[in-house]
Amino acid sequence: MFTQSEENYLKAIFQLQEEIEGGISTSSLSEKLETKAASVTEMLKRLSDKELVDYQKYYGVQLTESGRKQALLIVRKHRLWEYFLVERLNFNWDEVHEVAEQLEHIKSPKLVEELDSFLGRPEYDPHGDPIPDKHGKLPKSPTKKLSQLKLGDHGICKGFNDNSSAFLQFLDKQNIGLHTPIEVLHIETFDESMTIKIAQREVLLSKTATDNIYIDNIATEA
Amino acid sequence: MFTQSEENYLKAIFQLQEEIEGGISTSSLSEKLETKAASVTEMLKRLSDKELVDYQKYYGVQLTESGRKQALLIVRKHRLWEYFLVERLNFNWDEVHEVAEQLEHIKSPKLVEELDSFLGRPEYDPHGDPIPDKHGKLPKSPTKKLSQLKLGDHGICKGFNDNSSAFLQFLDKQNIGLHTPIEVLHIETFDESMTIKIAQREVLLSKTATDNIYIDNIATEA
DNA sequence: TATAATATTTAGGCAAACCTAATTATTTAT
DNA sequence: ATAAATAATTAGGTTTGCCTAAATATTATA
Ligand SMILES: [Mn+2]
Ligand SMILES: [Mn+2]
Ligand SMILES: [Mn+2]
Ligand SMILES: [Mn+2]
Repeated sequence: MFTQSEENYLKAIFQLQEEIEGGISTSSLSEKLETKAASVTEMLKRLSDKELVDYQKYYGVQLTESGRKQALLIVRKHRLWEYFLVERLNFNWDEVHEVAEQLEHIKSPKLVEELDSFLGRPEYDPHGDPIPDKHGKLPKSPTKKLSQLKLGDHGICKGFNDNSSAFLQFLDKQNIGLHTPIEVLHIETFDESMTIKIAQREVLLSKTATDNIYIDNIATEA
Repeated sequence: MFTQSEENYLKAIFQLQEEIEGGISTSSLSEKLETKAASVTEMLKRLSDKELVDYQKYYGVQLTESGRKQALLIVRKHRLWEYFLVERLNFNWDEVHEVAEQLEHIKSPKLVEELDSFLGRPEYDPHGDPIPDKHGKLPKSPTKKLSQLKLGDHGICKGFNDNSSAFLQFLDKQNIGLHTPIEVLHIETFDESMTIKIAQREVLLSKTATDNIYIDNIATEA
């Protein structure tokens, strides 16, 4: 059994590994977990002793098979609870993260299994992020960003890179949500901002915004 | 905001105060929380500094108004989660305690309110224990023990003093549950054991058992 | 009432998880 | 290649929450 802190580190390492390949630096963990670098170094030594990570001083850290398995379980719990909060308890998608951050540490294999079954074994959380199954297998998720689409392309929003409350509330305001169909109406050349059609309305999005939106079911205009 | 450990102490003091009047002793807390007396003394000093308890060295401890309010919230969360686990997630009543022991520490006022509403604002948990409402008000619960009934009395099981897995499984085996109607068929004079009628079957219960079963809707035979 | 038994507190330690400041290793720039 | 800048680690502290052993207060008993 692991402490909450150990679990938070494992999850953070896992998430950084999804973005960056190679060893994860002390400073990136320090930033993600909002702790000082010295605290990270200390914890990495502990995780290394428990064989959850491969850690080489000065050269970063990577999950072992055992560490990855554990990280996937925490991600699974986090996302199942988020789904529960939104779909059953009337939470908005921008209010679930904090609470799921606590609930993900509840230890009870039966609880995870029964919750999953109660929810109908969902594949994606309220932010479109894939929920690992019992064996740690992740359903596939879209890799194309809105910023990569061409003029006239159609598609459907399937995920977001930034799950901050601020970004999610911005999306709410623009009527952009999971499964929202969109069409690229115009691309500004000098700053790559895009004009998008969403449910009859035209919306202007910055490159920063379009970089954080994942699109699937892409169809190019005939 | 309080630590998990502080919350566990507050709840333990609250529960001992329900049973015993007057100051709660260090040793009774030590036993209930399975920690050493020295650790209890230390924590009582901390809780006293935070004005959650009135503590007088050598003469026990009592909750302040603020401490009682906090304890009631933890009890509320514990019992709501137990209800959720049994009524929605197919847990048996003897498997919920451990998990609720963890879930009761999740901090989110919205979660408590929405969970309560989702569950239909239940008044009693799966063991018949009363669930405090939002304001800390407890619905009334039966005070008569089965051991206090007379020959020929009828009644309905409404709660249990011992929520241990062992006792609950014993009750399952005897087909005794919440809301089960019973009738006193015989009382043995020398050891106060009772023969009870439960759904056509006759069951013999020791004084230890009948002392741990609460009965309501008592009707004396005409 | 003095003494023995019991309960409680104090003293001193330890591990987890954080911190700041100082040191050392690595990387970048001249 | 050396020096400067940056990143990471080590050293030394702190708080929480637990422990054992020793000291002290309370309660029971003779
Ligand atoms: Mn967390
Ligand atoms: Mn999410
Ligand atoms: Mn608890
Ligand atoms: Mn209960």
